[in-house]
Amino acid sequence: MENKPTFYITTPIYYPSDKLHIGHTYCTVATDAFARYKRLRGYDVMFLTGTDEHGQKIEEKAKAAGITPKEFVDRIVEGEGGILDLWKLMNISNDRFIRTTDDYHVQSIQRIFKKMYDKGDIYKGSYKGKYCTPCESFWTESQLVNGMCPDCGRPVHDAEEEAYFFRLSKYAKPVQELLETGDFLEPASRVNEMINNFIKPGLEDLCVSRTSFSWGVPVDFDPGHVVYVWVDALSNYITALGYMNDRYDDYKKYWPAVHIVGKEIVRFHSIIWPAMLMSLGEPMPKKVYGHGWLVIDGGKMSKSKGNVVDPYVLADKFGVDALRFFLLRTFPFGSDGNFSNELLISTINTDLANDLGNLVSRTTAMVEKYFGGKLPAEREADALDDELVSMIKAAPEKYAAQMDAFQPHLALEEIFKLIQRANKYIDETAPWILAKDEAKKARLATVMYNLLEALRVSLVMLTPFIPESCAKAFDQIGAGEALRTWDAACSYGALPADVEVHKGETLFPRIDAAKMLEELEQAEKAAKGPQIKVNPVLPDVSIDEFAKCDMRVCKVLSCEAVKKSEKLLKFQLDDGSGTPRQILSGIHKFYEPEDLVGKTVVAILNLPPRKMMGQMSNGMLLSAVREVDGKEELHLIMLDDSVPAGAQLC
RNA sequence: CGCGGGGUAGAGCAGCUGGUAGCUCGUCGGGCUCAUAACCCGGAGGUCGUUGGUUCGAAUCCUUCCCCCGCAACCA
Repeated sequence: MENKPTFYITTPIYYPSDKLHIGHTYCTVATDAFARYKRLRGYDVMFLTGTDEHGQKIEEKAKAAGITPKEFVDRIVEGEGGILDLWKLMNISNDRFIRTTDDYHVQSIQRIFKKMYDKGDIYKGSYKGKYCTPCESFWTESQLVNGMCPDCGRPVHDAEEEAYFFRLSKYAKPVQELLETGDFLEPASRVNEMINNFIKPGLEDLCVSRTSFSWGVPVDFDPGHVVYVWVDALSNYITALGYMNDRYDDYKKYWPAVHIVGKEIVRFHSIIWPAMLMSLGEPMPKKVYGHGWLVIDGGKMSKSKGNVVDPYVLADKFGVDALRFFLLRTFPFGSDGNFSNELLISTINTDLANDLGNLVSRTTAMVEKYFGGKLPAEREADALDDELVSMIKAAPEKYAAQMDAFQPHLALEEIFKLIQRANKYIDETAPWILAKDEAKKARLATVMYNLLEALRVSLVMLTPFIPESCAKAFDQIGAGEALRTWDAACSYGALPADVEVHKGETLFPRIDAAKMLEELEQAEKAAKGPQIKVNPVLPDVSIDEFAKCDMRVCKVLSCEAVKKSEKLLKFQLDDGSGTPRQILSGIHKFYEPEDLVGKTVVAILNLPPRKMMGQMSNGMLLSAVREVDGKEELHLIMLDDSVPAGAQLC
């Protein structure tokens, strides 16, 4: 057995509460390209991805769907059109797939938790938060909606529950040192963000167990507690290698890892995760790379905006390789990129169809036309060849430098400089003229050979990005397996002098942009339809409980937007009492203040007064809310103006 | 003053260890005909968000203000 150097790379483990979108695909495809690149370079690669399947949200979603949490995640992970299917479709070459519900992982987590507890880094304390009794849920201040439970809209109260805490504060210093030294966290701009935002204000100990839900890894020495996300999810990177379990035995071999993560979870990976590893006495990850987001029209892609992009649709319309290529070619890996179908089409047409595909096509066509598909061995060099040949020779090194720096878009740029140079070379050498002169056959063969070599080297470098297409193109230009390796890419002239080519199918057909955009729009409509989310009916309340709510008809005397607030409107209402009542309501997204003056609305009056943005609100306006196509729609309840102010609802 | 990122040709971006602006697409004109109406060459188009400053000289350094985006305990 030869002793290859090892390389361990991971994606985040995704949360299967919904179908994955193009953003998850972006991250996984990028990681896949790095993994394939390292294999090409001769590394023994371990590429891990997986799913983070525990937690309250999944427990609730499963309950709403009337199935067990495990059934719920099984459906999303293993089911048709699920996560495993998506990665198979996208040609993801992961070596392992971890699910946090896997037995061995659960076992490891219990041991890891215990180990940190025994060390004194996990201790029992109490978790303070806002508690919604009907929902049995804790919320943080920032999660509340208008001070109410974000799920049911009812009031919450301060509460405590027993919980275990991890002494994150203890590791603040070494973590800061880790961030500040070397290139542990990239891009470098994220380092300041982490230090200024989180470490400088002081790291608080972290709540690592909960009792308010049960879908998680049980704390085996304290029934009722389940391990909260941090220890459970982050540890996947080592449990998947067999850390503290018997399922695998690769930990020593592969750890530490390079973690590719989205920028929103950089914090967990660059602060919490290193601190946990310090507590466990294990080596730090090699690197955390926080890539940017795919945004749409400059804004975030999210379910609530209803603008998520489905990778299945794109892969179906454009092909897997074209999609993979687009994601990594177009956007600088470290920063956000503006996704659009127009850009996708234009990238495919320009780079893949016009430049690469067409180069393969015209080169193989000429070899077939002028030489019957097989090059003669005679050669005749010319000064015109020098620039192209030296570019072919220099390309692998430049490309490798960019790949090693996790800059796939720049690596691809290097490749396309070479491809464009090769297209230009055809113009300069004008093979169609050489072909007319029998005495110039050797010269013509040299031109063809250089083109084939430019292609071959380019294709080797492209393999991590578009493996299927490269395999087809290699076949067309007559490059066998031995000529597809990294070493072969580094040796110009490796292709046999009398190589035989076979012009094949069009690798990347040009896309009719207008037609395709039309199709995409229709596909999107068909896939979506108007989807109205209907929440399940809440548990029964008694008539007495209901009667406690004092709801009355009010007339809007005045209404204005609250300064500095996106959502809040301030109302002065006539509630029939004679004195105006002030109520704040977060509905500015749906109504302009001037449109509401004089309207007849309904408010609940006996809620405890509450301060919002520094102003008192004495009650709450009632609205009808529903979710359509993932977007919230809100209608203020308005009555016929003949209903008098002060009339009570019962 | 919560933190961070960004504002550069019609669009999307690079340049930002200071020396009168580059790339891709689009557009206009030319060339070629091997090729997927593709390829090659050339032109037009920007007072580099705003104010003041440092400097012989600033898109690049410091300052004022404006606008956009993201984050603020788990949506890549």
